[in-house]
Amino acid sequence: MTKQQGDAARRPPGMTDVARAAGVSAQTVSRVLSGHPHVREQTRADVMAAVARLGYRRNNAARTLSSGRSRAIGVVTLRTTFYSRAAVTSGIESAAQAAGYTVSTATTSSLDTSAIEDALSRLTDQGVEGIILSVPLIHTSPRLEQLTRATPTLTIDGSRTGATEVVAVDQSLAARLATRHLLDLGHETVWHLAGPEQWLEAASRRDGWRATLEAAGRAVPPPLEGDWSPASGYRGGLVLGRIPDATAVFVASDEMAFGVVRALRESGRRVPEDVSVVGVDDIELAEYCAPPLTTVAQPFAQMGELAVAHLLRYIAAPETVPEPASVEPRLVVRASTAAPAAAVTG
Amino acid sequence: MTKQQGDAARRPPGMTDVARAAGVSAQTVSRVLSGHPHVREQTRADVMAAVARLGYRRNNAARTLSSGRSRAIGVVTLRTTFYSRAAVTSGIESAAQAAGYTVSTATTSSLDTSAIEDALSRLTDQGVEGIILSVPLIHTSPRLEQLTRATPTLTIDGSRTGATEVVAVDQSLAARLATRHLLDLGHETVWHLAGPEQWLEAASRRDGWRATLEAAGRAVPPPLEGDWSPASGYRGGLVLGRIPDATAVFVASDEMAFGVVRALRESGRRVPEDVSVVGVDDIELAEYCAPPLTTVAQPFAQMGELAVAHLLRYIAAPETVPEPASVEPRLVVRASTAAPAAAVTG
DNA sequence: CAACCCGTTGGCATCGATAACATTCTCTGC
DNA sequence: GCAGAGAATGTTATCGATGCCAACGGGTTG
Repeated sequence: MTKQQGDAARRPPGMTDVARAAGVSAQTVSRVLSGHPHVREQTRADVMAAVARLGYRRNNAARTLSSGRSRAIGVVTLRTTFYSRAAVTSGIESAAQAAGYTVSTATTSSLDTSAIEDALSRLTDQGVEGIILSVPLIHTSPRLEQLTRATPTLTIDGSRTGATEVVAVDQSLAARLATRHLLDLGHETVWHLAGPEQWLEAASRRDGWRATLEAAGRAVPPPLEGDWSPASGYRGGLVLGRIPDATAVFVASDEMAFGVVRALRESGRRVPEDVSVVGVDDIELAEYCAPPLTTVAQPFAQMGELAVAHLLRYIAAPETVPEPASVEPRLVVRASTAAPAAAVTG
Repeated sequence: MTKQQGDAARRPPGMTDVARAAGVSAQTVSRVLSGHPHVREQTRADVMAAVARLGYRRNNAARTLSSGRSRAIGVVTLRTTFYSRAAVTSGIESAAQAAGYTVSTATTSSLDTSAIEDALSRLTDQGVEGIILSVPLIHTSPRLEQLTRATPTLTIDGSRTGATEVVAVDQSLAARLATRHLLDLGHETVWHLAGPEQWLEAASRRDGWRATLEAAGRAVPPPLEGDWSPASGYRGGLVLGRIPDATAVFVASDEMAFGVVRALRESGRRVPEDVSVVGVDDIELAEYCAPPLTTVAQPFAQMGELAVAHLLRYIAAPETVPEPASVEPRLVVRASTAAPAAAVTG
């Protein structure tokens, strides 16, 4: 910054300008603006008037520097267009905003630990007060540990990484709900199209599915694996279409389920008459699949809000390790599931 | 900040600490860190070593305050889970990141001018260098004009608001592509399920559709209106299902198109044999609709990148009003469209 | 009547870095 | 061997707001 005094026109007014205009000290202006109690009503009014007249706005950088608080939180996410990401993010944004915090985003396009570390470090360098890691991390690393030590960080649906994992949907329950539903309908067993192994959610769902089958004493078919895309669901569906025994499938995401359904029909198997399909997420389109998709709804927005609430508490008391919280998924039964053709109903 | 000298342990190292450790002045440290040319190789190495040893990170707030540059841009979006929003945002984020900029998000849940103004002002208060307004604004306002005067702002797909609208998909072309495709297949005319009127995109598509029909000398059926949700598409589809003449529909979004398709089928009309349907967006699931949806793809990510490129140029030269750019949509033909049953083909 | 309390307000140092300016050093070329 | 260009580095003022402390004035209290 230069001491450009000649052409003073273009510099936005500072607190001193306001102070001068209101006939008080800069300190008082600061008090008024931060709602400090001990300020005479008249003074406050004068200051506010001056503020309005000059169109003054507090300089955030200066505030942050001086007070040591940035009033900003950061979010690390994967750069995808998944419904879940959008929904969680929107929950985070609305909660943060309501709490007077600003949200900065750092995205990564890969799941590499180093890529995630970079994103994290971009945020800490920016001086955010806390970070929500909304990435399906599995591995931790020294650098990551170090970064999360410096800034309160919590993880949504990743595994414990030293960054305390705090908010998560009980994925195992989600899988259980889906699998049980199919078994209850009378299916002998349930096949599974899982998500990519590196994703903790995918792993939890797979485990929950397997556990449910085992608990019921059913055979556990080998799980197939997709990459969350509808295309991968389609490929999985083509395989399932060749397996006559497969009358029920639990698909790890709605998007893949769309692909599965299409593949099954192209393979000459009707849904739900020949094969029942359950997805996970309850994306808006699930109800408009043909047939409407039975699925397990996840309270994404709520997760985002919960994460922010936890994070703010964590920021306020960094020594307190936040308690993990988990939100419950909910089964939504639609038309893609039914009793198997040959089953004895009731 | 207090002069807490007793327990110096917990304060992160500053530039002075690094300078001392490296045996140079703070200024030199600054030069090294910002890649200034005139620094001896040895000195640079010493500084870097000290930086590494102390685990030093530059304080962003101080940097911003002192240099007057925040290296951050802001994005205003609607708090939705639409695919388009996610896709545009992800384009913005990746481009901004590549350019060394940070992204701050301010979302609004309503289209009120005042809600948008608030979001905008949250960003300017934060000191971002530029703003991308990715909101379907139609009206402008004095406050908005003022805010956009202070910070370089450009609009994606909103209407001109004083904030120069710069990057947009040629929606009218999108509509023309879809409508022409249906006419070319031999349909007598094309019906239209539009988006909400306040959305500029919706209006442009409607206009493009109408213009195409008029240019071809066809009757222009009254347009129906939805709210982008699949549910509203479903409602529109139920109406269309009752109209025997309706053999072709241009739906303003893929999500609504899913609803339309389902409603049509429930009304006993086959797609595409009885009714052809075209959507817009080319969401990932479009290919897995039953039948796969013909649609007009929009280059969302590219829009985001283009917007950032324009914005950065605008920031660099604020007096230059950025030239509007528009990106082209592309027709993707799938199975939801076909020649009308009775039509004489070829 | 002094000691004291409390609501208000101003003075001053400070946060951590950068810009402009000053200074020292190091080579050239004549 | 010395002037002078230009590289390398240090000094100082500032960016805009906040925190701590002191000061002021009127009302209590012992």
